[in-house]
Amino acid sequence: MPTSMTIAEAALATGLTAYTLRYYEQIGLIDPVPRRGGQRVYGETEMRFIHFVLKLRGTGMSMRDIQEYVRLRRLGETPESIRLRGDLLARHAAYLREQLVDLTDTIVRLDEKIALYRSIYPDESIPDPVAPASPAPAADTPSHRRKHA
Amino acid sequence: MPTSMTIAEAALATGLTAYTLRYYEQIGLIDPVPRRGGQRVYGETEMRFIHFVLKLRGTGMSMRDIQEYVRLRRLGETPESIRLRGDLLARHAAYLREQLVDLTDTIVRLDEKIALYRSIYPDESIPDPVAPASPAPAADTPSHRRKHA
DNA sequence: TCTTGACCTCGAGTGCACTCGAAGGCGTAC
DNA sequence: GTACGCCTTCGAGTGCACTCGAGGTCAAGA
Repeated sequence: MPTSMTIAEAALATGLTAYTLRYYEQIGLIDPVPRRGGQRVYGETEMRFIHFVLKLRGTGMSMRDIQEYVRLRRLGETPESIRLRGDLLARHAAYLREQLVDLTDTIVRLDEKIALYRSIYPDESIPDPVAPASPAPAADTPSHRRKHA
Repeated sequence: MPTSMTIAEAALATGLTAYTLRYYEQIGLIDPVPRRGGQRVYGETEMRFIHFVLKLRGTGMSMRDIQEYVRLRRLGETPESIRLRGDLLARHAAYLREQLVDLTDTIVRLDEKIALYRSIYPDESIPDPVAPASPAPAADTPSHRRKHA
């Protein structure tokens, strides 16, 4: 893991594509990445921030709000910027606490339904999250989505 | 809250639009709703199921998987259908347990960052989730999204 | 020097999840 | 009976978040 990556390496490290990394930079979801000879160089600082942004996005913060957060960060450590960034994150944290409740409730309901199904035909079923030691991970574990309510 | 609703009432009750309710029916995200005189009548059964579907969608299950779940349900209580439904829900529940961990971690990191910001300029800030008794809820609490990672 | 490969920008294309408008049907109120 | 309001279907339009291709640049290796 070099401390300084090309866009292809950064893509690999984030799970995004190079296309998407450029796109995120273009729309201001991440800051402009420093160049050397015209090419983007992703350092530790950049990678750390990208991962943070992905954590925000992955937990349902809107692109709009992330853009705003990045914009505020670029303004530097002024009282205004700091305060607004805090507010943005605080609102997201509040949203996540709601999500937490909703998720927990949903898990309970699902488990009930699953138990009901299993009680009707208690045959073999999905092998439960016990690693089946299969070398081929090509199964179709179902897709999930990124957006929240 | 009548036990039998028009599409407009159902929309109100779910927070969706009538457009979206028809769209969901069209793409098989919900079963065809019984009609009377050509018009959809939403009974308790329908409403309960729609709310369940919204819970799945709201916690990040893909439209594709929900469609599959609904399709299986229409097949009736055959062993195959029951088993597959159980698997689908079990996989979603497993996904939610992962989400739970991710969310919790994100909340911790956000709280740290927020505390840092507050420590720099500990002025007034967002009034924390204490209802401000304002009669105008027209403020711009920031948007959140539905998709998960 | 010349080739190769990974990178660059720009603009256009894609798929999804809605969102809406047009044209028409049905049932109650006057 | 006709006006009204809410419903119907169908097809087209919208906005977002990518996704890709074309044409060009740059540095390293044969």
